[in-house]
Parts: sequence; structure tokens; C-alpha cells
Amino acid sequence: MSDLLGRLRGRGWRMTSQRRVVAEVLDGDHVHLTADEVHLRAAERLPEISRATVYNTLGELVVLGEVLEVSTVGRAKRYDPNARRPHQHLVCSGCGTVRDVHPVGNAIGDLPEEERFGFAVGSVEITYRGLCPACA
Amino acid sequence: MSDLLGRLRGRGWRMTSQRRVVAEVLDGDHVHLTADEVHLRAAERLPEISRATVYNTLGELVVLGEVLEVSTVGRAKRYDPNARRPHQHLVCSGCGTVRDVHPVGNAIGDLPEEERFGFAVGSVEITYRGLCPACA
DNA sequence: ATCCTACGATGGACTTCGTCCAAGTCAAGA
DNA sequence: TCTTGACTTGGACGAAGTCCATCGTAGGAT
Ligand SMILES: [Mn+2]
Ligand SMILES: [Mn+2]
Ligand SMILES: [Zn+2]
Ligand SMILES: [Zn+2]
Repeated sequence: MSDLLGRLRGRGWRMTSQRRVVAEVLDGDHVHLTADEVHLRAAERLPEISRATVYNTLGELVVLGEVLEVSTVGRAKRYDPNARRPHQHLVCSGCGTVRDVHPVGNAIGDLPEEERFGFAVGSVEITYRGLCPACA
Repeated sequence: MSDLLGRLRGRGWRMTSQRRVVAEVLDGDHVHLTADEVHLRAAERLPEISRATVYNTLGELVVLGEVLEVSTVGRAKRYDPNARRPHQHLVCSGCGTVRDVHPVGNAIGDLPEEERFGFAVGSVEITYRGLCPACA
């Protein structure tokens, strides 16, 4: 995330106070926020920022590859600013907490050739589910 | 799925024409349908079946463990009647096609102890993404 | 420093997916 | 056949997200 503003400028994007604030929220220590959580935190700094702008900016950051969308089961999408280091997720089935994890295997290699059906497999997404100590 | 109706009865559930039709739709060769797709097909056989009943029945089948929910990226949940045999999914980023696959590794074992954060990890969901031959 | 203007922001309507509820219906046991 | 509570229904409601006409402004041009 660190030089996101510079990269945006490099792509000819206007630097607005709204985009700056959204980037700052994502750059903080809070990870895996929903769009509305990002909006809430952004509005603490810039009270008039709109929901639509937060959605727009998040979508742009996803296309840029600066932020990842984390799919959830029936709940709101979560946005992951840790796009630099490949990782997977450990999710608590009780409270919904999401933690980054780094499994050691090679999941793509584990998919047999005869089960690839001619696909060009480009990525793997792994979600570990369980109960955190507090919810157990 | 095969003896689903018998198992439902065994749990003391009433057998209604609606539940029978939903089970028949899921038992067909069409897999990974959305709730509305299930409703559409069910309504071909039983025109007056309501959306609410389809949602209710699908939810009950999920709790029973007869059907799995497949999380998608921002789109409607898909329901998977193949709950007997553990498997994972290969999804085409182009057209959205979903195929069942059976990777050979042990993904749960690949998660280092120091990254489990005290969680009781119960399941792993793996999604392979890529382009199918038609979309490549 | 000021002007221009195309790109971005805004908020409210709209869509999609799903849940909830009060009222009516009916499966199945007595 | 009767009874009853579980099931179904349609419509209202809600959450998450998109769309769009209009307004505002970042940043290049002068
Ligand atoms: Mn993450
Ligand atoms: Mn499947
Ligand atoms: Zn928890
Ligand atoms: Zn395809």
C-alpha cells in the first residue's frame, strides 16, 4: 500500500481528498474491513464522503491490484489491503474474525492433470474454517 | 441425495409436494444452481411453489448436511447437492462454469501449527480459478 | 494567478439477493 | 374423519451494491 498515491498519480488519476482518505483507512492496522466499515472510518476524517465514492474507489483499487476482495458466506465482501504478500484466510465460524495464514503446500500442484479439464488454472483461494478460542 | 425423502421423514419432517419437488430438482444432473434457478425448475413441476419455500427448504437441507452452499464472488449463493463425496471447485473466471475437482494434498495439514491461533480448524474450502478452453 | 474542463463526487433511486411475518393450508397421527 | 401444529404463501422489509444526472474541483493551459 505504501506508495499507493504515487502509483495512482502514475496512472494519470486525480488525487482527491476522498481517495486519499480511503487509502489511509486501508493503510491502517485494520484489515479485512467491509465497504461500509471503510466508509465509517473514512467519514471520521472526511464527514461528507459518500458511500458511492467509497465503493468506486475500492473497485478501482481492486482493478489496480492494490486491494483484494475476500468472499464471505452470505455477508458483505471484505477488502484486504495485504495484496503484496500472497496468503490465505482462517475464518471463525462463530464471530467472523478473519486472519491471514500461509499454508506450506502447493495447492495448484495438488490438482491432478486429468481434473483440470483444459483450464488454464491461474490462482487458488483457500479458506480455513473453524472456531476461535473465544468462540470455542 | 438418493434417499433424502426417507431421511427427512426419519427426522419427523412432513413430506410435502414442495419439498419433494425441490429435492427432485437437486437430484437431477444440474449442479451448483442458485436458489432462483432451483425455484424456476421447481415451478415447472409445481407452478405455485413460492420463493420463500425454496429458500426455506434449501436452508433446511444445508443444516441437514444434504446440500452445500458454494460461496461466489458477489453473486447469488449456489447450492451443491454433491455433499456425499468431499470435493473442491474449479471456476472459470470468464463464464462462471463450476466443476467439481478432487485435489490430492492435505490442505489442513499444510497449515502450520503456529498459524492456527488456537482455532479448532474443521474444514477447508479450496477454489481454483482459471479460464476454461472455450474462454481462453 | 486565473480559467477551463474533463474527471470525480454526490445522494437518491434502483436492483439483487435474501429474510420475516401474519394468515391460510394440509400431512399425518388419533 | 377430525384435529392440530408444522408448512406454505405473497408481500413487505432489509442489506449490499449499482447506476445516474448533476454538481464540484484537480490540475493542465494560458
Ligand atoms: Mn488477508
Ligand atoms: Mn460441487
Ligand atoms: Zn470467533
Ligand atoms: Zn469459461
